[in-house]
Amino acid sequence: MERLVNPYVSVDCVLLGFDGTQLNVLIVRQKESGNDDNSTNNYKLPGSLIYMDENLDEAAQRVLKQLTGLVQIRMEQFHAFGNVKRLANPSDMIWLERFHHLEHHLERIVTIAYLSLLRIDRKREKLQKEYDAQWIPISEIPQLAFDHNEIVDTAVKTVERITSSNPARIFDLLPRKFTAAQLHAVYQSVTGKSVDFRNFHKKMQSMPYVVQLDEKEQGVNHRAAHYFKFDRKKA
Amino acid sequence: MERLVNPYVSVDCVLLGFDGTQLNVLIVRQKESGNDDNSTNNYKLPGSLIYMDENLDEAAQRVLKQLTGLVQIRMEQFHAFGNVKRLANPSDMIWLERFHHLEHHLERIVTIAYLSLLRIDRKREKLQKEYDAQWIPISEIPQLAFDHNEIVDTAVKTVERITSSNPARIFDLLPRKFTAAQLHAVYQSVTGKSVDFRNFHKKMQSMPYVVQLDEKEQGVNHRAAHYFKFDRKKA
DNA sequence: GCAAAAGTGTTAGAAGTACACCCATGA
DNA sequence: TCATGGGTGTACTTCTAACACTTTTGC
Repeated sequence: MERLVNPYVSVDCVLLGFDGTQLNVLIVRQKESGNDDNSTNNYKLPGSLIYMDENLDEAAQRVLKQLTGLVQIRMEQFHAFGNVKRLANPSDMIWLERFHHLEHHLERIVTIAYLSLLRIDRKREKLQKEYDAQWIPISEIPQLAFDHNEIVDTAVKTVERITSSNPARIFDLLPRKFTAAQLHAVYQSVTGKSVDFRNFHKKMQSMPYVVQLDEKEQGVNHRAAHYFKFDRKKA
Repeated sequence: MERLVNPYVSVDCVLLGFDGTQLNVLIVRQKESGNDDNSTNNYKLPGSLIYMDENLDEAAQRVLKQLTGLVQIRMEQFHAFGNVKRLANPSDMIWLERFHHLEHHLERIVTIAYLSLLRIDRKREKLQKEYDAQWIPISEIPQLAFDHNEIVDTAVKTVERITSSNPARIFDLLPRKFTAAQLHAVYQSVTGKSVDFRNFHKKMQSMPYVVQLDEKEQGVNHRAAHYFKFDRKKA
């Protein structure tokens, strides 16, 4: 039995990761359902209309899985976007109606936007090949469909709020093992402030949940950096 | 010409004020449209379905004005509530359909919740008489319609987030002139932490935007407290 | 040996915390 | 004169900020 689509409410997912220099966001191609052509060439956030019998959080997980294959990603709702004009671009409207095989015209959609902080890891090729999805540095984001550029902007501001109220969330953006320089870089990038590295290093060492590993970087043409890990149990 | 109602999206307004001891929330009676009887006796937050041609922020302002007469209240969106079961109570559904003169059945409503911090002032009687609206201490809130108890709980948690990221917002909750003890009380109430009064007083005096007035309390049977005001320009 | 990034310590000032007594007022 | 809440100072600790040189590694 086919599930009924709610034609007034959608979810959109902003996935942010850190590439060593800056925040990146995951975007997908605006493809049409049922065929694989690139009839439209725009990028958008992974998002879609919800089903009538589906909670918002569930919808966000489902949509993310359908459009990127990613599962078990912790996301939290951060803002609703409901401007009447957010569907002003007629080609976005047409795309939506085709994508969802809708017969009647869409009128107005309020979207609930979700945010996740996560590490950019080896799934890159799979995302690219199987889902036409890619990580883009936030400084290089092209024009996106709907009001998705605005949604990304709001998400980036929200990162600062989240990490300042809960500093441990910063480690969501880093690989399992990371160097002091990487943590320093992500910290500065997220807060937008520059911090003296020596003071930062000292503070790091006073944090019981940042533990130094024996392992070091390999094959770098300078002194190898120690790796650290985040011990969530000690946070 | 009548405006078209969007039967899938609503806004709800959580107005929080401080009564000297704790946070209070403004609730209204669940009355039916078109007559003044008290056929239902439940309380709810001021909220309603949005119109098709209306932005979310505008809808929140309109609904608040209609249900409480309050205008020019700064509100900000803080969370969307969209659980499928949030309309599980049949009498809430029936009330909604009657209130909006809807002929078809409502299926599912996502509500965007708005929050305002403001002072509880002299409008009490007007709210009570003309709108059947009243301020209730959050420790004494009765069972509300829909999922409005959950919405209030989330709002109260959001106050801490807002005031910790922008401490000046605390003054929104206080009257124009206030005593050090009042500021101390609201601070403790919002943060949930107790703070030594002497240290608090010292910190207060180091804040350029808290200015002491010549005026003092009158007619109290103890030493009269100074009044202070908040100077937003110096914040 | 040189280029490149890693790693480390001290000091001064600011901010936060703990703590107890006297003051002004009306009844 | 007493009950009630208002108002203040000091010492200690912790955090923050400013600042420059030596170490390791690969080429």
